[in-house]
Order: sequence, then C-alpha cells, then structure tokens
Amino acid sequence: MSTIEVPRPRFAQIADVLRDRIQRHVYAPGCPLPSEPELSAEFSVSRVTINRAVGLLRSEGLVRVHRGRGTFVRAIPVITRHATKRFGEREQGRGAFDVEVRALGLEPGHEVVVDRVAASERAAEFLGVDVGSELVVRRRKFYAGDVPVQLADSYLPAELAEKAGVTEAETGHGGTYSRLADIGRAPVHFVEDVTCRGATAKEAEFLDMEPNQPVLEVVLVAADKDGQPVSLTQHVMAGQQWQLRYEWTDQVLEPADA
Amino acid sequence: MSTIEVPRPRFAQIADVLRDRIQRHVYAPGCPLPSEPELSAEFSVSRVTINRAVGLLRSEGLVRVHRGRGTFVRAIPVITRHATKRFGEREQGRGAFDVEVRALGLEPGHEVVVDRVAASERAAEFLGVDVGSELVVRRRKFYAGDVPVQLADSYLPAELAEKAGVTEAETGHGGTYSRLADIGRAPVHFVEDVTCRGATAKEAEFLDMEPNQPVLEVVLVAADKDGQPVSLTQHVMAGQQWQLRYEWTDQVLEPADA
DNA sequence: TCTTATTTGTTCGTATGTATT
DNA sequence: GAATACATACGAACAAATAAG
Repeated sequence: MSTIEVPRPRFAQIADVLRDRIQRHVYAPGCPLPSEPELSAEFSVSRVTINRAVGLLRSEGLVRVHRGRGTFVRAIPVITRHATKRFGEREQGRGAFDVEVRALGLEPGHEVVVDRVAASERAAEFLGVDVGSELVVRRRKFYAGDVPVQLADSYLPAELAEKAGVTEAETGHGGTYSRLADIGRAPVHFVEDVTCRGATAKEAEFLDMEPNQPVLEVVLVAADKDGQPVSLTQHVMAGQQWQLRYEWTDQVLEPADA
Repeated sequence: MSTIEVPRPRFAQIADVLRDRIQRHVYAPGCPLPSEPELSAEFSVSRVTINRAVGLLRSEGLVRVHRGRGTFVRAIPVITRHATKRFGEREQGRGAFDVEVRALGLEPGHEVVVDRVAASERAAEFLGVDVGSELVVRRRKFYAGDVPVQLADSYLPAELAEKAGVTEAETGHGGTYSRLADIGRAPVHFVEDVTCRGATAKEAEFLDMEPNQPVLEVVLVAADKDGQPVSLTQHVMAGQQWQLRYEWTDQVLEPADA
C-alpha cells in the first residue's frame, strides 16, 4: 500500500486556486469571477475544465452562477438557531428568528401564507389525526436582509386552529403558540428530527442554491401538557448557512458500582 | 410568468431513469450497474454524458464507484441518534450507539485509539482551559455491520482524564461518563451544535463517501453540575445516513395577556 | 423592438490515463 | 500482458439567458 502522490485532476487544482482567491477576497463577495473564456486562457485549459472547476465551487455554495451574466461570489453568513431556547421566553416563531438574525447585524424579514390541506400519511401519524383530515398550514418564508434563508411549514388540525384563532396570517402577540396557550393547549413537549438531504428544485429556487446542494430539514412536533400533539413544523434551511444548537440537562448519574 | 417546460438536460433525465431503477430494485442494492459503454448504447448518448449522470447519483450517495471494477448500488440504512436520551439511562457512548444500530438489525462495531494533543484555540474555549494545554483524545470509529458510519473524537483535559482513569482504550462499564461520575464530575449539562458541511478527504475515505458529499458534524460539550466543562466530542456522520432526534420539555406558557 | 455580443450550459467525438481483473 | 471499466481532458459546436446598442 504505497502512498504515491497522485496528481489531483486539473479541474480540482483550479478549483483550489479559485477557492483560495475567494477566501483571500481577491474575488470579493458579491463580485463576479473572470469569465470562463478568460479563466480558460489564464490556466491554459479548455473551457469545459473551467466549467467543471466552477461546478465544484457551486456545490460548495461559494459562488452563484447566472447564465448570460456571470459567476458571482456569495457571502454566506452563518445563523445559529437555538432550538431549545426558542420557546421558553415567548420568542416563538418569528420572534426567535428575529433575535437570531439581528445577532448578525441583519434585518429579518418574513412572508406568511395560510392554506388548508388534507393530512398526508406522515403528517397524520405525527399529529395523531386521521389521514386526509383537514389541516391548516402556515407556509412561511424567512429572510436575513434580502437573502432568503429558511422555509417553514406549520400544520395544525383545522379544528384546533379554528379554536385557537390562527386561521389568518396574523396571529397576534406571541404567535401561534401563545394562541394555543390561551385555550389551554400550550405546547410544552417538543420532539425535533434533524436530517440532511439534497434540496428539491423548488427549495433550491427559493433559497437561491444549486439543486442537490444539501439542506437541513428539521421536523418539529409540539405537544401539550397531556402529550397531545398540537402542531407539526417542517423547517428547510440551506445546509451551509445554519448552525443548530440544543441544550439540555440530565439527572445526575450515580457511580456505576453503587 | 409562464411555466414553459424547459427540457431537462439529458444527463439529468438519464440520472432520473437510473435513480428510478435503483429505487425499484431493477438494480438491486450491492449489485453493479451496467457499464458506462452499455448505458451509453442503451440511451444513445456519449459515454461522457453517462459519466455525468452517474456523477449525480454519486453526489446523492446512491451509488459507489470503483474505477476498474464498476458502479455499485449502495444500501443506505438510516440510523436515528436520540441525542437527549443517550445519557440518562447509562447508555452513553458505545452503549447508546449499540442500541441505535441494533434497532436496525445490524451488528454494531467500534475501534478506539487514545492519544494526547495540545488544545486548539477552539477546543480550549469550549473546555475552559488554556490554549496548548494537554488534552487526552479518544478517537473512535463506529460501524453498522461492516459499514463505517461515524467518527467521534472526544477531548478531555489530561489532568481530569487521569483522575477519572480514562487514559486507556478500555474505560470499563458505562464508559467515560461513568468514570467521571465516579469522581463526582458526572456530566449533566449538554450543549450540542449541529452543522452540515462537505466531507474532508480523510472523512470521505473512512465513511466510504465521495469527497464534498455532505456530512453532519455534531459538537457536544458536556459539563458537570457546577457548569464546569468536562468533555468535548466532535461527531462526523454521512449526511444521508443519519437522523438526529432531540426531545425536551419546557415550562408551561401562561396566556399572553395574563 | 430588434439585433448582436457576451456568458454560461450541454453534448459530442476523440484521446489518453489509471485501476482492476 | 491484455481486456475491461471508470476518470479526465480537449476542441468544437450549438443552445439559452442576459446585456448593450
């Protein structure tokens, strides 16, 4: 098993050089890279090879390409989402997101659309309702500055949403969770599943990423004090753009041989 | 805003067909795909186009390619990691992982190497020690069956590791956390940061993935009842292969207008 | 509005290199 | 060594999106 140093492929080497230039701001955030014919001449390789090198940078989320316009360096702010601290201090939903984005010196933005759908098998299982029963869904889009950063769809059983008065875009102070609290169904128990997968075409379009780039998907089920599920939320975020933080405290362990 | 259906590129269409065949087990897990020249003939495109289509499947983690041998369908079991339930029932470390893997009907495996390193800036900050101070690091590799699925490096201040008696590979019943409990430093407060990034070359090699495919990185800081950090663990997992589950309970919310 | 130039996207045919059997 | 299979690269061509006139 000799460790002969195989020369890296040229497209990878060129990607290394371009990556380095981006990191050293030779190509500054928001600015265009030289055109592919120009890079082709500089590195004395075919344009296809340049295109492949740039493809690597795209898949890393370092550049954004617009056909007919050029290739531009992306600024990637990393947002920290404090999952277990979002709800205790009445900073739920928009509120928590606002705090997290302002912590970066950016202006948070949101759009909400309310819709009704029939429960999918998966949603029905999580929410403990029948497949096909009516759900109210709040589809939200989140922005940091003018950069789209997150999609979040929240599902509630229609009956519950009507009781709580959250069938319109505006839900009043404290958001959906506060309205649920008002009717004695405050969510207190939370289960979150985090997965990583390639972005769908629609997600990629909204999040301004390449299709197949990784997204983080967070599925949150909130239940009330009786353990009854009250809402299901699916968050989708550009993978490289977020950090998810969880904090918890356990019972003290006794010594093993006690 | 017309929705003209732009024809997808051929390599993408071919990837769709191959993906479908894999999902329908026309190409079964572990079995080879037809060779590129064969697919080239079947779809009447050049071999380069086939190669690019297969490249998509690689980046999705659906196939594993071995030069000179062929392209093989990967079996991707998804392992659920119950982060907040790992420690309470003395199922820490190996124990928790074993349960999670056996839940899939697979045999868990591990390797441990103990080493000593100087604290990096980042590690020093998390652990509350001086930069450059000595740390004991336990580098672990985890397998599900014979498939490598996770890397985990745990760092403890050397002084603490010696007191707790965890400077060797074997740490006895209950693992490191139990030994810490034995000396009154049981970890009870946990902070986990989850991020998503491209695999490094070394990680990709061990995890049997393509370089640049997404991995989940989990950084766990455990602290004792006085809030003193006792250990820092960095987990690296193939992105598509894991689901991370967190559960927690909050205080009951009072109505917003109370 | 129409035309033209620029820029990236895709594909081909061909050739050569490397790893495995 | 020979055959097979994948990896990379070039030059050329055309398509599609955008920008400038």
